Amino acid sequence: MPRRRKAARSTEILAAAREVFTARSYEDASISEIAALAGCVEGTIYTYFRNKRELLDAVLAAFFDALVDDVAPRLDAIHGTRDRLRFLVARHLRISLDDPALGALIVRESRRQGAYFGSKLHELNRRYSRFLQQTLEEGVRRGELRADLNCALARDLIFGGLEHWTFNERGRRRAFEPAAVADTIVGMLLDGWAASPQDAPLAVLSRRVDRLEASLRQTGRRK
Amino acid sequence: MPRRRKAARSTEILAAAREVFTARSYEDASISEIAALAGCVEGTIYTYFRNKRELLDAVLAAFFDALVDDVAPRLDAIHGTRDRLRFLVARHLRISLDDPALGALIVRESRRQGAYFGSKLHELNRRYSRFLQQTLEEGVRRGELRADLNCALARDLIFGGLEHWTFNERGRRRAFEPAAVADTIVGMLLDGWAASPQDAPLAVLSRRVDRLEASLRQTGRRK
DNA sequence: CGGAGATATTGAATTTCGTTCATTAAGTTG
DNA sequence: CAACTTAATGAACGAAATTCAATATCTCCG
Repeated sequence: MPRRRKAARSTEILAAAREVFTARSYEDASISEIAALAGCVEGTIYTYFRNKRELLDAVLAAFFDALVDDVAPRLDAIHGTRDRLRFLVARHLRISLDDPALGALIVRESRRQGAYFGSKLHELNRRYSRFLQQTLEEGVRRGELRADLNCALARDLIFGGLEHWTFNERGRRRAFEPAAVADTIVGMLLDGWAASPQDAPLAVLSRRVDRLEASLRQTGRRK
Repeated sequence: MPRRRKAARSTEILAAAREVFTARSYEDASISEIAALAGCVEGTIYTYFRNKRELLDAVLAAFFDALVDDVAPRLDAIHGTRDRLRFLVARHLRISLDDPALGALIVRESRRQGAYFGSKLHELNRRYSRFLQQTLEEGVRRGELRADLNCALARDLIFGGLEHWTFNERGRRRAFEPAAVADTIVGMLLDGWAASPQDAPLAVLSRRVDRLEASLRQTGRRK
């Protein structure tokens, strides 16, 4: 009943929607609950957002907007491909530490709408992921990364990998240190997983120890 | 009205559900449409599946079941870490070529339910992803992969990366050759993205050429 | 063969929820 | 202080998920 500036009401609805969408799945989140939390009735919401889906998209868009604004200046201040990658990976990981429920929401709902490609959400996502892709391209130009690196593919591997890992980690209910994990991951990606030639003897030895230990355990159990 | 063996009816409903869930989003897929396609009424479906969500889960579970059965014997026949990885990556990529709509459905809906962890779907997913993790662990034991490789992390990076890339590729409406892409990706992961020392001079030179070309383009335009 | 019990199927009723819209109330302007 | 603009309302609508008492069909045993 009280009438405010449109922007204020819109912000309230958005905040309430974020609250409800992070607490429940999209299907279980109801417009009436959002309305109650925002202090208005269902009808009011529809004067600000076309429908439930668009309301969710607005919540996600607000998040990506803020993320882009946060990352841009900090990335500028970092030089060197490895350090930039470390920053971007750590920052991405921090999303799901800062607000786990929101992180989960993004994974669940970000790419669900039929017309994702070309949507506003897609555009925001592109702007964000461009940070990573440009860092990679610059790395190639500077000669720090292999000249034949497919940067778009590399970017997808990183974002997808982080998303998947974070999702599983949430399931395991483990805490982690973004900077440390980022170090590990960037190290893995830049240096590769194959054993380097000089490591081989060490690996072979370690493998022999593994086997000895395993057969010792076997013997112990048998007794 | 006609009464059949329970298993037969269940299969029909499952087939109809798969059809509808791949064609429309979860919200837009209606039980009545599934019932019509399966040749029964809504009520019948509820004697086989507790609710809409469980019906979807059954569709996904059937897919993962078949996938695991398909992969297990073929993987056994391959030896060597690199070749096994190539096979697993190519096979995973083929999912979204064999049936793009089903591939999209899996990405959209696989991990959406609130109680995903511990669910039957989660267990099936684990069984499937174990192929990859065990391949990695064996690679470490054999000394083909770095002894300090975090295999669970590596597994997540691969699956997540593939999912993300496939999703974007679908958006770009491009075709691809699973074996070729798998080669590229496994090469990237095993050998790393950093320029190798002997490549450095080449990369630096190539970078100088890039810049020359860029400034040439600039000059051309100015004229 | 026939009927009793078991079970699959039905479809109408219920409920819940997203969405619409005519109406009301509150600001704004001249 | 009217006339106008626009925010807000809440009852009504429609569509879709889910339930359930009734019905149809099968199976098995006397």
